[in-house]
Amino acid sequence: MTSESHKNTEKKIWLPLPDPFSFEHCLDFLNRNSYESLHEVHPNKVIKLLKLEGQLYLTEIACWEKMMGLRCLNRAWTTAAEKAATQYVTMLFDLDRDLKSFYLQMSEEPLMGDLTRQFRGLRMIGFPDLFEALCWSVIGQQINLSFAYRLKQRLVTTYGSKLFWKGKHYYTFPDPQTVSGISENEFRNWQYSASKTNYLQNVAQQMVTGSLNLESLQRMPTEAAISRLLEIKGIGPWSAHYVAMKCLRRPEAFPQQDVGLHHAIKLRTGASEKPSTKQLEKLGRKWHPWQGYATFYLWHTLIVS
DNA sequence: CTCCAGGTCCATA
DNA sequence: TATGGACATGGA
Repeated sequence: MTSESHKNTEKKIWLPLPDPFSFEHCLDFLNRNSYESLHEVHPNKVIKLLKLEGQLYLTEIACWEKMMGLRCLNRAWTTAAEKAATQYVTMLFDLDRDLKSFYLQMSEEPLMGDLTRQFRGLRMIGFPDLFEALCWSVIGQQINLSFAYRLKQRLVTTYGSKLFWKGKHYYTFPDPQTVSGISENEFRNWQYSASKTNYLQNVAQQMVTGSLNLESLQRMPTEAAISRLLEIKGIGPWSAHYVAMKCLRRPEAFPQQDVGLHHAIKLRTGASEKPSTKQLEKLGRKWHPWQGYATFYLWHTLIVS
């Protein structure tokens, strides 16, 4: 019996990898900031706490040849959890995407051609959880990324679900119900601005009531989904496109206002100024329908070099 | 010290 | 419809 349960705990979930796929490039992206509180990156694997079917699964994600393997460290997979975990990592690593037409379209593009070769197999790392995506877009507004990660860290380590494993705590992003109960004072003590506090409470509230949910957004065409997101106080054009890119996984979403994108373009072109709105619009038209993927690849240049 | 970070809202004209 | 200021904090 003990050997049987041990065997269950060791059972791996196997997923076929798309071609091309580079786990290494994906790990580089996941490892971009040392204040990240929602996963831990190792040389050949990433460890992440998942809440599936109401239970915590500390999951080790690794790749062999053409397969991705998921091992749960603290319990045995149930059938339902196995399915949910598969969906989760499929979204996280954008495994369903066929990148052939992206690479074909960009291969001769001055700004992108080299990147499609240098980062070949890099997938857009997504947010399977809509609430997390919205919160992160609000937190990231206007402030530098290191500070944004620290703001997130306080929220996550205080209110996320947690699991202690081999001397360390692992966390999930808190759910909307929990965040909607956090007082304004507490946010302020954590150095959240008054507006970020309001926006987060508002987003949490709308998720709790169900007026905002991933399923209905996923059913909408990209333009309609972005319009719906823009109705939310605190979600402007940048955030709406960011969420459409990283959570709804629309490759044509384009956070044109993103200063990181501007910086990356400036560095690559050697220009003395950041690109103008007109230049960005022109690039957007040229990259269509892969603006989001192009943006993601350009972001990647900022962490690798 | 000043300027700017993976922006957005609100007041004012 | 367009533009300017406020926002919290930290790094360059």
